[in-house]
Amino acid sequence: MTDEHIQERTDLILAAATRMFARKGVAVATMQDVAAEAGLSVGAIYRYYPGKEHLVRAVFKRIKDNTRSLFAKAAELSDSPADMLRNAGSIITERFQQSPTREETILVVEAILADARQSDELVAHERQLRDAYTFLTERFFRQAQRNGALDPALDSEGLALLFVSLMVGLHVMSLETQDPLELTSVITVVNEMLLRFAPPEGDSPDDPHDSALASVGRGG
Amino acid sequence: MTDEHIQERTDLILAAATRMFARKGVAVATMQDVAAEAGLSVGAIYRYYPGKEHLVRAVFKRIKDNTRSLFAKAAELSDSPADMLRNAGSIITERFQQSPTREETILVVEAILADARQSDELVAHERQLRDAYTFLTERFFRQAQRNGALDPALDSEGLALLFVSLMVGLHVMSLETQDPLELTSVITVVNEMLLRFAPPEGDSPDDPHDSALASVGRGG
Amino acid sequence: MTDEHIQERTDLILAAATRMFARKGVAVATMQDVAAEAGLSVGAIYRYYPGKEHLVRAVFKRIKDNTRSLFAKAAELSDSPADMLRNAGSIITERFQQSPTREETILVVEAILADARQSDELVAHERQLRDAYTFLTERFFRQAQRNGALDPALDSEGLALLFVSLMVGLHVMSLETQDPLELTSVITVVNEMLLRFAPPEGDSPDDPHDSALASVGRGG
Amino acid sequence: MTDEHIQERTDLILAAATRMFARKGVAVATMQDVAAEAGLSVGAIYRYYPGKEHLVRAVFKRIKDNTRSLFAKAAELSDSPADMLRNAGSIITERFQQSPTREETILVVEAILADARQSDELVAHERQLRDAYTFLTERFFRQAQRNGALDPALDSEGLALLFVSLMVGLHVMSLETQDPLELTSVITVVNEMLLRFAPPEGDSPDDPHDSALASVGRGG
DNA sequence: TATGAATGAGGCTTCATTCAT
DNA sequence: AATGAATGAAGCCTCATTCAT
Repeated sequence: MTDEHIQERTDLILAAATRMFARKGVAVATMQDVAAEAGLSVGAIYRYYPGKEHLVRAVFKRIKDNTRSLFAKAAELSDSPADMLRNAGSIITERFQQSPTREETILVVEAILADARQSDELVAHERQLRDAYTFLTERFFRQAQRNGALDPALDSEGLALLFVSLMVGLHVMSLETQDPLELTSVITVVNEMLLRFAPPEGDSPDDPHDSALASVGRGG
Repeated sequence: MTDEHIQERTDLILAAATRMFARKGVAVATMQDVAAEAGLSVGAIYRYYPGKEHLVRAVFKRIKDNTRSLFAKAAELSDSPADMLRNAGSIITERFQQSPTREETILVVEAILADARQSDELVAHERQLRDAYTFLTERFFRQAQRNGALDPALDSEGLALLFVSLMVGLHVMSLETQDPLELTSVITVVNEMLLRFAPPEGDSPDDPHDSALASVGRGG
Repeated sequence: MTDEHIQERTDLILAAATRMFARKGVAVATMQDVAAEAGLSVGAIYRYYPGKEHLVRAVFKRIKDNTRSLFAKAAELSDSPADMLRNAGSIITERFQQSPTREETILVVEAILADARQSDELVAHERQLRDAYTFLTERFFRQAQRNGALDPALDSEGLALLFVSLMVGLHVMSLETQDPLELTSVITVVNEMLLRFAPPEGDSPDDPHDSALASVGRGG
Repeated sequence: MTDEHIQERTDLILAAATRMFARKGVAVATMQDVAAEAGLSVGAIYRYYPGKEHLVRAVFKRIKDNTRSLFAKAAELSDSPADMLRNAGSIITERFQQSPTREETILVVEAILADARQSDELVAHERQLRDAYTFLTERFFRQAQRNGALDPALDSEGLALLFVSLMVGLHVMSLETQDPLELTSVITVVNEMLLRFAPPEGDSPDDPHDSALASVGRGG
């Protein structure tokens, strides 16, 4: 009973906390709120988490892990940057439509805010975004360059930043946008843009196009 | 003199509140914090704002107005989408480098969060982002299309969303990135991308480029 | 078997409670503490004691009984006030050296405190000290006077109070003093003092003065 | 206003806290209790003391200082050990009759208890008793030996311990005894005991024994 | 019998707000 | 107009007690 029960309770509480933190904000949501949302008493939560701070950290750790694994899956499934964008896009559009992940999206943005503030806050300061998004994206782009799916002359770091910024922007925008189609259309545009910068398959890259992207990272 | 004094005090308090809200978060920052930051007593603040809620609204209203006027200026100064991007980019890079605007950037994201939450919060729920960014961007793109600076076949709404998403993403990323050069390089890439989709000036559009962008808005 | 088991459990719990109450204080020690110390679960304790209050009363009752019987034994073994002091002294010095009784000493003082407070407290209000110490001491002194071991002119009540005060003081001091020799030396002094006030047994005490007090500090 | 007002509030709160801590015990008395006793709101107390712990320490610091100064005064006023005992005795008898000091007496015993416990407690662990009583007593006895008021052969340390034990015992007993006369009688006995151990002033004390102890119980 | 998870009242502490000076 | 001391509701957390297993 013990181990299984703990897992069960932990999941219940974590899910309730995620909902409440997303709904009201970490600072505003009370332990009472979380308890009520979980259908438990306040005291019960303290059996599993020694304090609000610990609960907050657990919630964000789970979100980071989830986000990371989602992006890892997107990278795995992708053969090319265009693929990657499409997969990441569909992840994002799915994320904000279903309940458990829409809340996570909100909290990802709250984590970014916490990182941006000087003052120590409950929400962990581990450069969550950077950690969860950029790392994987960079790695993927380097792979794509090795695979020949992307022009090796490109600065993978700069391109990754562009990508991540767009992903983050779409994430954030998704908080305001109720219509997933809008996002899909954006993704389509960028997708087509990317196709232009794929190395010409077969013929020589005398095409002037890639020169444009080759300048990525050379700075302003 | 009364009027002048009120303006002076209001500015002082609003600036202090912006700093504290950005530094600690709206929910965590106390009236005591704001008063101390402003060099006033708590009581003094209540002479100008009847409560924390009002102060918060005033802060966010000012941020929205500032953001809106900045983007309006960027649109005014721009002749083409590429120009617009460049101007908007330099605004963003400037924003997070100087003190009064870096705090505003943080609060813009906090406003987005507040919008994303169901629950009524202190921070106003007026679709701030949409209001401040998208509207102007769309208008600008429509103008660009009328001016011939942008292919009229493009879905200005979709392109605006792409733009705004990228802007927001860069904004948010700027909270985590200390190095402005990184952002500049991103902007350069996108800039060059955009150039490809400008209508051929003079010659016939046999160029395959615009076909890509023409598909923008046609959806996935 | 039931009866035997109950006795066994009761002893276990009472001993654990005594340790925890002494270590942390009655108000601060929790039922959880007591249960852990006893190697039982909280629920188990409630099978034998209907609440913390009852447990506290039981602990103090046992302490009073123990203290009373110890002093009774000291009185029984004693032939004279000097003897009585010596016996009581050795009891005290033993008490604070061994574990089960050192804790009792601490709780005797806590019981005195509870008595001294107006407010109703968990700890019983039965003038524990008076009951456990003074009564027996007075009785003993009266016996000593009847036996001719003590000057009948003395006010046995006043002398008993002196004695008990000294005993209590030594008790309390023993809580702060780790060195039992110190207490032994004190007892020696008082012992010699007392000898002076014993009725002259036939012969004259030629020069009793300095020899008595000179032994102070020379140890036992 | 500031300095005077702070002193006034501090005194008010400290007095109320002393009363409540004495009445209910430090652990049981609530900040609400203290506030109500002081005629203030809970929040007001936190303007002067950052937490219960600080308040407790302040209360005990004051008690230690008061106790120390009282005993210092007793030592100053005394010419001989007998004098010292008389003065200390009258201090004790006065202390438990009047309100502000009776509470202090209770808390002195609570401080001793806190010292006796292994676990860290709110009440300071500075060997209060030792610090406040023994030190001064020893010093006084050494002075008395230098002045010729006390036999220099005596171990001042041992005698001081005897004294302090008796003082503490009387203190503690005073918590249970409502009748100050009882204590006075005890003091008289010990006083006469002490006279016997003063260095013979010129002539021999022919039969000092019974006269001394006979006075026991005759009252002060 | 024993366990220990769950409950919830109550304590410490914070902070938005008020108001006498 | 400004101050900042005071208020008290509300949040986090603890722990005596209950009860299903």
